[in-house]
Parts: sequence; structure tokens; C-alpha cells
Amino acid sequence: MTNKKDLNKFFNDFLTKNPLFLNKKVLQDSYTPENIEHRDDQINTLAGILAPLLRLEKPSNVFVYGKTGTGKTLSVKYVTKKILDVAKEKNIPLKMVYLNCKLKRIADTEYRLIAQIANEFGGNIPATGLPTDEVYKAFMKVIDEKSNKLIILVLDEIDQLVKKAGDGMLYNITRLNSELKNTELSLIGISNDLLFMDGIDPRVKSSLSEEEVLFYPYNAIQIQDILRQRSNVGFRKEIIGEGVIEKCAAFAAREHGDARRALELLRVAGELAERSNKITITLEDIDAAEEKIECDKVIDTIHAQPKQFQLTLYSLLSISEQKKKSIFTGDIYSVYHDFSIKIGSKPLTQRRVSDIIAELDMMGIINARVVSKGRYGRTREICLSIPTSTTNVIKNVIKESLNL
DNA sequence: CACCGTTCAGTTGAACTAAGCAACGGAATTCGG
DNA sequence: GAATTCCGTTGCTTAGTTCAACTGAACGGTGGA
Repeated sequence: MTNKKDLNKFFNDFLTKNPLFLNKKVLQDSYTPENIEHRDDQINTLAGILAPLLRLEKPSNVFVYGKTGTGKTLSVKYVTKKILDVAKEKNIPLKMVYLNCKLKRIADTEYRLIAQIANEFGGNIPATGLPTDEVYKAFMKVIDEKSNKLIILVLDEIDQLVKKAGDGMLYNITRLNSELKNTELSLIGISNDLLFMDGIDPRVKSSLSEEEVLFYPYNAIQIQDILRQRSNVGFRKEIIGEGVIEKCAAFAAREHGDARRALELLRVAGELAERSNKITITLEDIDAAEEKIECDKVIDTIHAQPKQFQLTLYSLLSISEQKKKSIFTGDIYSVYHDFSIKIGSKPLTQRRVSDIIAELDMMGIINARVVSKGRYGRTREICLSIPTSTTNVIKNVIKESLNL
């Protein structure tokens, strides 16, 4: 495709040929399907808990557990949306706020969380500079003024927030209700961590999880159902090759039944097949998709991270190229230090780099384990948990974003 | 050989600091009469 | 003289630093069999 003619031909071909996708949205994870498979119990329970809202009564706070991709967020959004619809019809003053506490710089501290909610209601709270209790006051003022009688507050990945900010803030939030005059606030906490509630202040615990809903992982058969349902809408008929759905499901079931992953796998496989002008999706496309997703995921998270973070990862990747064996913190730090000086920025201390490595571990980019090597000290033993084929791509991405 | 104190290379927690930001209040400036 | 703008001060959050305590098993020495 070096000259115009070729490019014209390419675009024309692209338009004339039958697309594999009918409706790609269906396969994206922002999509909320009309019926959610294999989650009837949980949805009914949730609906039962929230139903009093329609009688202007405050429902119990709910705590939703389950691993990633088990449909927690989806089900909660589904139920709340339905209830909002009904409320709107009946003119019930109900409002829902959904916040993902994991999002950096949006809702990952107590201050930012409250500020964010207040801003959702039309408040105007700056990103920094105010004392936290001042923010609470401003928040309550905004909420009470807007005189929405009932509010559902959904806090997704609440475990991440508490890990960072401590459980004192949960207490503050649960106490909000008694401070609010015109408004009833009910909480839905969503957590990926099944053990999250252990080690939380018992007062908070009893107040936050008046009701609990547990989402079990899907098994392979259920994931297959979900994939079929969505692919019927998302793809043209007869596109999906033999065993493709099964393979996607198997991949996902291996990872604790993560349906989101299965769907993503299928979608990306479709995109890859389309790009290489195939008319069906084959098993190879799944493998390629698996790799691509892994790579993209890492690249996305990297882009959102600060410079020094990227540099740390870059150093890590550089080392791992040279020696396959496990890597230790000290190695990374010295390489990182050199790089940092070379590009003319002040290196972070080892303390911070140690934390960054822990973060990388959390993100699943690396696999780190604290080991004691006898009297040769104690360190993290690190190995990459991404395929070596993608490390080069990632290195280039970092290079680019750092102007190396 | 079994046992035990030493030792290393980080890990981890807590206190602290610098950079940004907003609000406050007083000083300086502007404005209309 | 009142209203408005400007500017320094204070107090906040947050990312990162400094300090220091803590860790846990291999090493190497000891003593007993």
C-alpha cells in the first residue's frame, strides 16, 4: 500500500466485503445485554434488596463479592438501571452514582472519592487544597440541596480504595447517612477480593454488609452460553469456526471463570480475522488474540503511569532480555538508576522503586515474590508474567513515550 | 551430623518534605460622585 | 468612601523521601555422637 491507488482499492475492498461483525458493541464490556445468563439468583436477590427504594424507603446496604469477570458490575448496573427506569416512570426522586475506585486520580483516595461524587451532583470541588472534612461538608450541602430523596452509591473495586486509604474512610461513608437531612444514601460495595471484609472494623462491617451477594465464577459451559448468546448478535452467522467458542471458554475458565476475558478474546480474534481478510474465525486467531490482549493491556496501563514508573519497567525488561533467570530488586534498581541519569531525570529512591515493583506485581505484569536468600539477604525474586514476544513491543512503546 | 547465632540485602511502616492548590484577609488600586 | 483586584499567608492533599526497625534462611562455627 505505497501509492494512492492501492489505498483507494484497499478502502473500497474494505467497504464492499462482508464484515464479520454485525454489531461489535455487543462484544465490548461496556455493553449491558438485555438478559444476563446464569445470574438470575444474584439479580433477583439484588432486586429484592433494592426494591424498597420504589416505596421511598432506604434499602439495606449491599456488599457484592466475586472474582473479576463474574458479572458483578454488569448485574449491579443492570438492576440499578431497571430500577431507575421504573423510578423515572413513577416520578420517584432516585439517583444513582457509579464510581470505580480503582481509577487513578479520580476516585482512589477518600478526598477524591467524595469530591467526585459531589461533582457528579453538580458541585464544584477542586482537585486539591481543601481539608477532607470541608469536602464532606461541601458534599452534603450539594446533596441536600439537590434534594434527591434517594441515592444509590455504587463503589466498584472498593477493596482497592480501602487498601490505599484505610478503613477509617469506610466508617465516614457509612456514617454519612445520619448526617444527611433530606437524603437517604444506600451503598453498594463491589469487591474482587473475597477476603476483603476480614480485618475491617466490625462496626463498618455490619453497617456496610447488611446484605451480601456472592458471585460464583462461571464454569466453562456457562461461559460458552454467554459467548453464544453474544456472538449470535455480534457476528454474522457461520463466521465462527469449529471449536472456537469452546476454546475461548476454556481459556477463560482456566482463569477463574472470567467471562469478560472470554468475550474480549472472541472480539479481538474477530478483529484480527477481519484485518487479515479471513471469512471465518479460527482457532489460530484465538491464540493471536490472547497474545494481543495481553500486550495491549500492558501498554494501556503503562501509558497511564508516570515517567519513573515506565523507566522502572523498561529497566526490568532490559535485564530480562539478558538473563532468563529470576531478577532481583537490586539489579533493577542499579539499571534503573543509570537509565534515569542518562535521560537526565532525578532517580527515585530505592524505597519508591520497591513500591513500584510491588505495583507491577499487582498489575500482573510481573510475578514477584519476597524471598530470603539466607545471609545473602532478602529481596524480591521477579520474573515476567508476560510472553517474551511482547516485551519488545512494550519496550518500544516506553521508548517512544519517554523520547529515548 | 544437628543445632544455633550471625549476617546480608532488601522489605516495610511511619514520619516527614516539597509541590500544588484554594480560601482567606488585608493592602493597593480603581471608580464614581 | 466603596468596590475590586492583587498578593501574601495559611492550611490542605499527595507523591515521594528519609529513617529505622524488621526479616528469614544460608553460612559457618560449635559441640555431641
